[in-house]
This record gives sequence, structure tokens and C-alpha cells, in this order.
Amino acid sequence: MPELPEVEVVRRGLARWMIGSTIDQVEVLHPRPVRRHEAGIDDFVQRLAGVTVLDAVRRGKFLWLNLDSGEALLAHLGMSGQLLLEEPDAPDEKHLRVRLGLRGGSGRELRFVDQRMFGGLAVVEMVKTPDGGPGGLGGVPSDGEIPVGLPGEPVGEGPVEGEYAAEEALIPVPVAHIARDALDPLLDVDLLAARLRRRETGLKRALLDQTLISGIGNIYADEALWRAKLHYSRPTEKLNRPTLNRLLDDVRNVMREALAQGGTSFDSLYVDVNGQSGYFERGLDAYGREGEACHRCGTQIRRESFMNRSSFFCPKCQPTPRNGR
DNA sequence: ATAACGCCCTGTGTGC
DNA sequence: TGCACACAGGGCGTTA
Repeated sequence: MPELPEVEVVRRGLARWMIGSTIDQVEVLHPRPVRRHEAGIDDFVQRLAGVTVLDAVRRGKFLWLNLDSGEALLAHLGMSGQLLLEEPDAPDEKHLRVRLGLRGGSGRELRFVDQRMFGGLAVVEMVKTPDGGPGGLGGVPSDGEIPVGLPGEPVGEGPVEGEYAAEEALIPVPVAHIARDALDPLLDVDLLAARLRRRETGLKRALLDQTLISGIGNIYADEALWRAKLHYSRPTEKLNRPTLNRLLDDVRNVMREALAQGGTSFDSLYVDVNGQSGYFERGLDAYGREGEACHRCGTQIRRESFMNRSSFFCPKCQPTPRNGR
């Protein structure tokens, strides 16, 4: 299940192999992965024909190719999506959904392969955002600071020198409501802390809420909470700043380690852009370890049903709060 | 307004 | 053997 590190691995592959390529053929083999392109399949095909890829950018788990038409090809991998660059004569994958023929680049074609089809592709318009564009790893230049905030929220001091041009501070419309991600150097932790204080919810729900902080999914949420020794249902409004800082450090560290490994793979559904399966060799401390010994204290890891999915935690290191959510 | 629930989708594994 | 069902879960529409 691709989360931020896995999507970033894919982004890097796309940036390396696709920038400068022109899309000259589009084939949609299944309608569902294109469902978020509201104007329909024919329009999707038409908008991609003849456009050239300028850049590959990511925020959280969303990934997009900036196109010379001014639009973007937006991708979300969902649970089982893959973007593969394959030789055109390579046999079709069983779950091949969309094929993009390319010229002027690597000579390969881009394939969107997705078994469960929670993910998808769409050609979307770009919009200016108040938080200064995609930022983060591989985004537009992010060495300048711009007031960070979501629409309608208070913004700190005004623009400081070094900001990049407003024209570059564009983000796909469907991504505009997503917060900066955990590895984005422009993530506004003060703002995040303020929003967490106002929230009446549990810590893991907040970590999974992509409008607060993006890129974290079920696996990295459990891993980071285990490292921080925090229970998933702890109320967010009582989280003090040092604890939040430690938790964010743990989120970043677990993601950086995964990134260094080239992404994680747990059920071999995830494959990177070149078809190589990534694997988090170091393994996991909490996720999927029900009944196994905690790597810190030896207590059996527990699994609880939560938000229609599973939460794994050590009942000793991460004691259940009295008023948990 | 916020918070939480339910649905989508397919393949795999398990139990009867 | 075959069937039913639980499970994996991100995002979004709906409900409370």
C-alpha cells in the first residue's frame, strides 16, 4: 500500500525517465481508474494527446506530471496502483488499466496497473494556493518561505524574500485541500499544532487526515506511534508541543528509512516505476505484528479494529488512555 | 461548522 | 470441492 515514501520513489522514477517525453498515444482499458476525470474518457484521451511532460511533482500520496498544456496528469495509486515504464513490446499486465505511448524519451510506455482500482488518473487544471505550491521533495523550488495556511485560515507573517514566482505556486485542483506532507520542509508545525489543539479526535485519526498533514497511511501511522510510545486514541487537544515534535520526528524518520530502502512492500502489490519491487528490509515494529513480541519490551503486540481497519500497538509501551478516541 | 461512518473494488486466505 | 465471508484501506460522499 503505497504511502509517501513509495509514491516518492515512483515520482523520482517518472522525473528521471519522463521529463521531455511527449504523449502520442493513450489507451484506456478500464473506465474506473479514469472516473475522476469528470469530462469522460474521450476528453481524458484528447487532453493528453500531444502534450509534453515538464516535471513530476508530489504532495503526500498525490503525484502529478506537469504538462506543457498548463494542465497536469494527476495520479493516485490508491492501494494497489503502479506506474510502470515498460518496453512497448512487453506483455500486458493482468491489471493494466491505462497505457500512454511516449516519444522523445526513454522509448518506453507508461502503464497504470491497478488491481483494486482505488487509484486513478485524471487530467486536471492547476490552481494557485495560499501555501506556496507543492514544495517538498522534488517539488518546485522550495528554498523560499511563503505564508503557509489553508484557505480561510490565519496566515503568519507576509512573504519573505526568496519566494518563488507565484506562477509556479500552482497545484492541481483536487490536491488543493491537502496539507503539506510530513517530509515537506515548508510544513507549518505551528499551524498543525494549533489545529490539533482545536480538534476533538484521536491521534491516529488526525495523522491519517490528509488535510492536517499528508502522506501518512495506516502502516506509517502505527510505526510512528510505536516509536513515539503513544496510543492511537490519545486525544489530540492534550498533545503538548514537545510530544508533537517527537512524534513528527518519528514520522519523518520512519519515512526516511523507508525511502532509503526504496519504498516498502508488504504484499508485492507495490512495484516501483521500473518494475522493481521495493522492500523495507529492516522490517516493521508494530504493523502486522499481532501476537509477536514488542521489539522494545517483549510484550505481545495487540491488534484492534479501528476506522474499518487495524491498529497495531504495544499495550505496555503505548498504554490506552482513559478517555481515548 | 466538525467528526465519524460507509462505500467503493478485487484477490487472497480461512473456516465450514 | 465449493461457498461465504473477512480482510486489505485511501479518499470522498453522506450522515449525525
